[in-house]
Amino acid sequence: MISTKGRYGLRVMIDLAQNDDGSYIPLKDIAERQEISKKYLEIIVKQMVEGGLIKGLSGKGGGYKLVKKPEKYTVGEILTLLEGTICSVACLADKNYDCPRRKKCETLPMWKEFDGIVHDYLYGKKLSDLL
Amino acid sequence: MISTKGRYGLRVMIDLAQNDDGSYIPLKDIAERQEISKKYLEIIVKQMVEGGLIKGLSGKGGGYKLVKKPEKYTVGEILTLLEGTICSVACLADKNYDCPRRKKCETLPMWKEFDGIVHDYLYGKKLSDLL
DNA sequence: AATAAACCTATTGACATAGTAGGAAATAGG
DNA sequence: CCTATTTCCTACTATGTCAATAGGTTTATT
Repeated sequence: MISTKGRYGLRVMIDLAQNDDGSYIPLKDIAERQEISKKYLEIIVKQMVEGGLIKGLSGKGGGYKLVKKPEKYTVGEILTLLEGTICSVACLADKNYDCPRRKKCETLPMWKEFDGIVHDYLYGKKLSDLL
Repeated sequence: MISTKGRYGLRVMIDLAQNDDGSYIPLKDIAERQEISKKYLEIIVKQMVEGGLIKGLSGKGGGYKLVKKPEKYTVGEILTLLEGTICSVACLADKNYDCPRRKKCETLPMWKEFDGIVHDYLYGKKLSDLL
């Protein structure tokens, strides 16, 4: 299940794209438009800056803006950054985890296929598709 | 993310299908074969009995068995019973929840489409496909 | 009667989620 | 330089879910 972090973060990205006029957009405005607690958004937005998704500018006239054009972002990359993983099953989430039942597990192939479908959808969807 | 409940439950169903000889299969055997704590499986299996997925028989010679043929079960119905919902997004999980931003939400159509893809896959997959 | 199984209630430790609180640092305009 | 505005940073917290564990009661077979 995608948590509020991922969902709110995606909405911030859309808001930034829709209100982009070249200048920085203050979080206060985004929080009001999106009806989300500004304080909570701070945490989310911080992660997005650290992940290189957006950039921030402090001080008066500051705010946030996208670093790429909306068509260059995929929903998948945004959600992955905020959720840690968008993997549907624990045994696939950690790449380094070596399940002892890996070879005889009857469900693993299905989970892999399912995971592939989920990834294909989310990485195929662009931010610009949501505007 | 599908939890152990759903994943273990699915493996119990597969185990029951694979070892079905008409008689009841004790949970002890399933737990050993699947390398899962029997005590934990009790909780999961109880839900599956209550949900009508399998039936149990107490006493010596007792155990559990499927109530339908493996091709009559879908992975989706098994996971939905154990996970409560397999919905990918909170705002769609509760059918009665009426989001105030429903009409203007830019992400809702995408989540609906995504949810549809997930459902189609999981309800299209049959227990017999995993044997 | 003995045995083996399901069935039932309760508890627990660890972690994640969804925030809140309060302030420090940076930047622009006057 | 001063003030207002904004990001940036650390910490805290309530609530709930997950993944079990524990110990006993009931039911059915041999």
